[in-house]
This record gives sequence, structure tokens and C-alpha cells, in this order.
Amino acid sequence: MLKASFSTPQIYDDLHMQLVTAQIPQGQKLRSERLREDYDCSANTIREVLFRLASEGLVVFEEQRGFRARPADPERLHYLTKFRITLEQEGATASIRHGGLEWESQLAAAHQKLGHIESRLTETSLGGPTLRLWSLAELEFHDTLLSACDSPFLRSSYRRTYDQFRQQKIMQPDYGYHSENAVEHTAIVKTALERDVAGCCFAIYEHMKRNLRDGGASGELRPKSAPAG
Amino acid sequence: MLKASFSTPQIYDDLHMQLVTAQIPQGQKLRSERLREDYDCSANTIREVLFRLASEGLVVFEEQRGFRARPADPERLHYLTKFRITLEQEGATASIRHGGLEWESQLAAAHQKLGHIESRLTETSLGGPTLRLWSLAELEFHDTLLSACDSPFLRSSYRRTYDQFRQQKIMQPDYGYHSENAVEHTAIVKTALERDVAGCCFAIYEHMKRNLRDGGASGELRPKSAPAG
DNA sequence: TTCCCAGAAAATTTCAAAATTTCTAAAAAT
DNA sequence: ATTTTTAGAAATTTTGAAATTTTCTGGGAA
Repeated sequence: MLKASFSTPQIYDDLHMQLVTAQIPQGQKLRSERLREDYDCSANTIREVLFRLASEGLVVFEEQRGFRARPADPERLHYLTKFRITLEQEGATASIRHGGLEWESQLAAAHQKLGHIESRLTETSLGGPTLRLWSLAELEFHDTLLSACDSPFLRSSYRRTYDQFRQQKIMQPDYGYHSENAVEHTAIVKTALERDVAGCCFAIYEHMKRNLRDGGASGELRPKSAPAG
Repeated sequence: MLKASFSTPQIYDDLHMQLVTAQIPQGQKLRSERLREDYDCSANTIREVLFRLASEGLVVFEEQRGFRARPADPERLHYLTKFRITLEQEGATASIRHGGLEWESQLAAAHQKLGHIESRLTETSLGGPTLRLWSLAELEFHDTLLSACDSPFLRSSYRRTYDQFRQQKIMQPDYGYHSENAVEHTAIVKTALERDVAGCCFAIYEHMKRNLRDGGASGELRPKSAPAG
């Protein structure tokens, strides 16, 4: 890493990105001294940033033992998925009920952008900067789906949960990308634009269930109504 | 305030409590130097605690301008209430479906404890330490309702939202206490123990709707099913 | 060979003072 | 009388170093 003075938000953005895109492996120790040199700042600035990342769940802090990237934890992935499903089903339901024409077009645009990247992912090899683009585009897609729900706290809670989810997934062999993703995203958009609340909730569940502890076998979180069709 | 050395978690707990129980008015400036003297610690320790409180939404931070208790904001109260309703309805639904005998008894116990304090609140004057007890008991009651939902992220998200809600409410003339509270809490417990999901969601909505922007007139968040009876 | 302990090295946390910025109030100019 | 400027005061942020704690290393005993 080149030596140059970074400001606090720059350091935060850089570390956040590295934690969410597998550039910092899960469980790795984050030594203040080393980071202080890398970013050419004082130890306190590093401490400040790491505490913020800890409050967002991406970093674990232990008194007198410093910071480390949060280790892999299958149970955590299960519960993050569970909460993501809850928030996205609730948010999408509200968006479908209240969203207007602008929401529809933004959703279609986000889906098109994501689909474009996903089609490239199946062609070329995974990893590298393309994966980072995909991660950003997928978050933007899901966030746009919720953007008309008129609940800012639900949206910010979803974003925090998504980042933690991505950090857990990112070290898996496939980096969290599955070829079925594209089809599943299309199902979500289709049902949302058709204003099919039950169908959309079902599509969301189907999209995420593979990350549940039992692969979604119990069907516990499946929406109350049956899927459309 | 007496001069004595406080550790970081003690300072955090104390400031958190003061922010949530109206001992620090909304919008009040929190000067590091003053707090440093009060708690007999270094400026950095204070800064650390204030950043943490800021990440939880109770404190606002402005670059080069320091910290202040979050100001009153009716819109914020509206959206906090909206999110509380969402989380509590989802969590209570899951608890009702999965909770066992232990959950039932814990809920009954928390309700009894809360009811005991609420009966005293109508007799004696509000404010002082009794109000703090009530605030704690009410949080414990709502948290117990969600305790069997098997979603730790939903529960921690609810607690953060509750604290921010309480901070917004606390400066109102009645300190956020209404005489109808006791009846509403009873309705929530009754429907929960009867495993009446729709009824419980309705009771939750009825309990909180007075904090919505329009007093709940739009009925936007009312659960899909009609209340029981 | 394994376990335990002491000393050394490294990292984290706390502290205090310097430097930068913002706020306040008084004086000058329009 | 109102606005602008400017000097002083106050508060925040940063920096660097000291003190505490943990971790690592090597020697000695079981």
C-alpha cells in the first residue's frame, strides 16, 4: 500500500470495502500499529474507525486484545439471512403498496444493471474487481426494491445486515455468487412490478433460503400466503 | 456529580441512561471538557463513548463542532414508531408460533412486574426514579414478547429502536406515559398467550399508533387480518 | 518430550499538551 | 441603526509519549 495521508472517512471506506469483499480474511487480526503505518495517520484515528466498524458488526473488539475481522460463523450467517428475509419481505410489501412510477423505473434500471454484470460473471472467472461491482450492484438492487417503503430505519437496518451477510458469504468457494441468482432476481422484479405481494415474498424467500441453516427445509419463514400461480 | 474514576463501560451506561431518561435534554451540547471533569477521565475516553452513542443514534456528531444530544424531531418519532411496529409484529408472530411454556411464564412475569409499576404511576406523581423503573420494565416486557422469535438480530434492532424512541418521547409533558398503557399491555399479553397472531398484531398497532404522524388515522400499518372478536 | 515459568518484546490503552477551528463580543464602517 | 471586521476566548481535534497489559520466546524442570 502506498504511503499517503488519508482522512478518517477515507480510511473507513477503504477498510469497510476490504472487509466486505474478502480482501481482509475473516478472523484476521487488525493491528493498529500496522494500519497506522499503512494509512499514515495516528493510532487514535485507526482506533476510531475500528470502533465504528465494530459497532456495525464487521469487526470484533476485545478489551486489551485489539481488533480482528469477524470470524466465519455459520450460525451467524443463518440468523443474518433470517433477518434479511424478514426486512426485505416487509419492505418490499410496503414498496409494492406505495411505490409509484418512479419506483418502478428505478427498480427496472437497477435490475438491468445487475443483470448485465451477472451475465458477465458467468462468462469470465469470478473474483477481482468484477465481483466488487456485482456486490455493489446487488445491494443497490435490493435497496431499490425497498426504496418506496417509507421507512428509513428499515432501509438502514437492511443495509447493515446486508454488509454483514456479505462478509460472511464472501469467503465461500463461489464468493457468494450462484448462477441461479439471475433467475431469482428476475422473479423478484417480475412479481414486484405485477404488484403481487405474496409472490414477491415467496421469490425473496426462494432467493435466500440456501443460506439458512437447513437450506430452508423447514420453510419456517415462508410467507403466509402461497405463491402466485 | 461526585469526582471518581469511571471506566469506559460505566461512563457509557451512565450517559446512555441519562439520554434515555430525560436527564439530558434533547439538543443539549455535550462538551468533552465538562464531561472529562465529571467522570475524571481523559478526553479520548469521552470521545470514544460519544462516538458509540452517536452510532446508536442517541447523539449527533458534527465535524469540528462536537457532540449534542439528538434534538426532538416529530418525523423521527413517526418513523421510529413505524419501525417498532414492524419489528414487534414480526417478532411477536414468530414468538407465538415457536414459544413454549417457559416463554409464556416469562411473558406473564414481565407483564405482572410492569403492571405493578404502572399501577403506582397512576397513584403517585410521574418523574424521578419511578419513571426510570417504568421505562426499564416496559422495555423488558416488549423484549420478552419477542424473546422466543429465534432472531437475535431482530431483537437487538428492536432494542436500539426502542432506546431512540424513548429518547424522543421522554420530553413530552407526560414523559411518554399514558394511562391507557396498562390496558394495552394487557391486550398484548392476552392475545399472545391465546396464540392469536392477528389479534396480537392489532393490539401492538393500537398500543403504538398514537405516536404516528397522523395518530394512526391512515391505518397504513394495521395488520392485514382483522382483529379477533 | 512435554509442561511451566520468567524475561523480553510487542501491542494496546491512557494521558497530557499543542495546534487548529469555531464561537463571542466589541469596535469600526457604511 | 445595521452590518462587517477583527481580536480574544473557548472548545475540539490531533499528536506523541508513558504506562499497562498481553503475547512471544527460551530455558529449566518433571
